[in-house]
Amino acid sequence: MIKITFPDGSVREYESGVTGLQIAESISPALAREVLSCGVNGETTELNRPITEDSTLALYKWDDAEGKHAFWHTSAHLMAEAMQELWPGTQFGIGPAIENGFYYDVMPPEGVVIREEDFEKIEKKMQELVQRKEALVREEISKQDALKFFGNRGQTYKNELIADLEDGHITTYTQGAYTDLCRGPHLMTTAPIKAVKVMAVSSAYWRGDEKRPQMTRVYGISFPKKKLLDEYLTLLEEAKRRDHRKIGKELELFMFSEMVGKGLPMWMPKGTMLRLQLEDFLKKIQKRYGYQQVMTPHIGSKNLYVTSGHYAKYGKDSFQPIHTPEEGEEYLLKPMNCPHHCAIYAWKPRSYKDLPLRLAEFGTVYRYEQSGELHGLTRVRGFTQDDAHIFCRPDQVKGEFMRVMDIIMIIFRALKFENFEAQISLRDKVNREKYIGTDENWEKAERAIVEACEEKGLPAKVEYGEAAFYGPKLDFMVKDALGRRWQLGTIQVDYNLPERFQLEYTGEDNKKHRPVMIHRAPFGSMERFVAVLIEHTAGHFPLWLTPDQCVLLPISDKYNDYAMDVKMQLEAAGVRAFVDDRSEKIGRKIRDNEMKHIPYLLIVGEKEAAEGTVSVRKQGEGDQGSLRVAEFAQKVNDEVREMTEQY
RNA sequence: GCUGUUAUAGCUCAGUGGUAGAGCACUUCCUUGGUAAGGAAGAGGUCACGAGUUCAAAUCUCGUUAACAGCUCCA
Repeated sequence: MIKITFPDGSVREYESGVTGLQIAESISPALAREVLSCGVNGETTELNRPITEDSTLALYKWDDAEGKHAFWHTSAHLMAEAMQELWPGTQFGIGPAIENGFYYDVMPPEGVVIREEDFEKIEKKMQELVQRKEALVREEISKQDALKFFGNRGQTYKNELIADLEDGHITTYTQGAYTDLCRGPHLMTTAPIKAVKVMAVSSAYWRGDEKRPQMTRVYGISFPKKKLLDEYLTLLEEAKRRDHRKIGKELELFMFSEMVGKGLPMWMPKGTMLRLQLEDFLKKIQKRYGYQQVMTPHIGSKNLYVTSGHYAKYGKDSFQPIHTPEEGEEYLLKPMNCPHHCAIYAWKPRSYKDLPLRLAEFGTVYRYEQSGELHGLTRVRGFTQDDAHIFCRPDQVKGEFMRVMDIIMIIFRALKFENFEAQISLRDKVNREKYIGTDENWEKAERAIVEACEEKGLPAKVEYGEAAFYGPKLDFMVKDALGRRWQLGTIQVDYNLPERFQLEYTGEDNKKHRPVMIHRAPFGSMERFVAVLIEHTAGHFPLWLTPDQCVLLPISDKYNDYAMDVKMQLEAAGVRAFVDDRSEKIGRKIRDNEMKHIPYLLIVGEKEAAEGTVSVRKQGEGDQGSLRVAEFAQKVNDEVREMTEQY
């Protein structure tokens, strides 16, 4: 008999050799039907593997990440089996489960190109294969036999993978006529795979190396119930509706022009309004936290970046230097604001009493991103960072760090970004040669970040080896409508630039010391932040941010003058309004303006003009009755104040 | 940057080797003045750009540019 410990701590006894499935059956038939994989002593494995010693056991269902993983991994094999039948001679690379579904990298036989038209064919074949209820058979195999087996089948990519594996740890899984090199774990049979959808096809380098051949990557997703697939597809539709590129066009927030150049966004009047509101909000907070605003030019001499070290590291892959009529005179578009701020710091001798010195700038920078990387407002070639650099003593790092975290949390709270993730990036545990600065300083800074997060109660994931070469950092990520993760706020400690620019301050001891520099950007960049904000709110911005807080609709041309008059009164009271004076049916105007996500619609006609009122209709809430113009302005201002002043 | 897909009216998109299409938007007139689509007429396109094949190219081929998806990358 062996003892099995469950996640809740309870212990049961079973015969040695019992399987996860049998244990599930012993608990309840319903559980046995739903369970997909199990974790034995923390290792995820199949349900039909005999357990022969005292173990802990977790049973995973669809709702568990481990259960989904096994489900999708098996689905990947199923898709491979289908492709093998459809296109004999297909070579297979790797086929893992991913966050949403799975993919398989394949090399179709000569002359075959897998296209979108083939998706249905693959899905049909997969469904057909599922009907056979094939079991997945696990087999341990020697390296030599594995090489021979896959070699005979012309699977050169598989053999390349095997070559890197250690003999004695090689397993294959077979269902029907399809055998794959795989570590597992899998479902016991393909039968639970009730709904499949081939989502996309694209190309990917073999093993992610751009010098290796390009494979065809086929993406799919599968579910244990048809209904779940439908729900997932609906979710994707919804995500498409929220896409910031679509909403940005509809609401006339920003644009691109082929003539201006790719990756160079232009903010239109309404987008600019939105952005300025965000900037003002942050400026107010920064003022409270002791920041000083500065402004610096968009270019800097090449020498500035040679000094900072950026030229040597990134010069070749950046916008190239700007030349002047003067021989040998070169300037670079600034890829970041730090060197300029270092120059401000270095302008005069600094005392320890001056620190921390916090210099803030909404600085527009230009980076030559690879053309394939450009994406709406989230990845562009010219963007504005809500940048600031804090020059401080080493012992002030932790306190400054916590103050920056405060600012970031204020912003995320004000905009209701609740689903963010924080990541602490530290040095690689072993390889430390690439990092600049003394061990002592690094340790102090790394400890400061970890402690700051603990003290603020911020759950942060620690990643080793992700630190920049010049210092550790803390990043905040938010997901967009399609679940892609974007980095927004960032705080980075830097030992490199103070060194390179020979920055100094005079300490209490009357000796020269080197300050530490903290880079930070709570929004990250205005462009990316607005993009994520658009997707987060689906274009329904909070009242204080929205470009048009209200629209005035005259019910006929006769009242255009009154509408203009009201607009002026509102603007004077600090309420952003515009007049929609196209003479058309009022119902259509209302529909159009509601689709533009305008919080308040104000209807004016004979009655309103006589009384000096407006008929108020609130987005999503309907008729609010009539209010005097001053009352309405008051109401909007109160609402805005309530939303912003608490921060 | 690489691979693939796409590019037709302001927007969303049909279309085919033989004179360029729809819906919405726009303009004018009529109708109605009050909460999601009244009627009529009209304007609007070198079919991304450049070459080639052809009697004939928006359509086929190649190149360029841009967008989209994925990969690689991101100070």
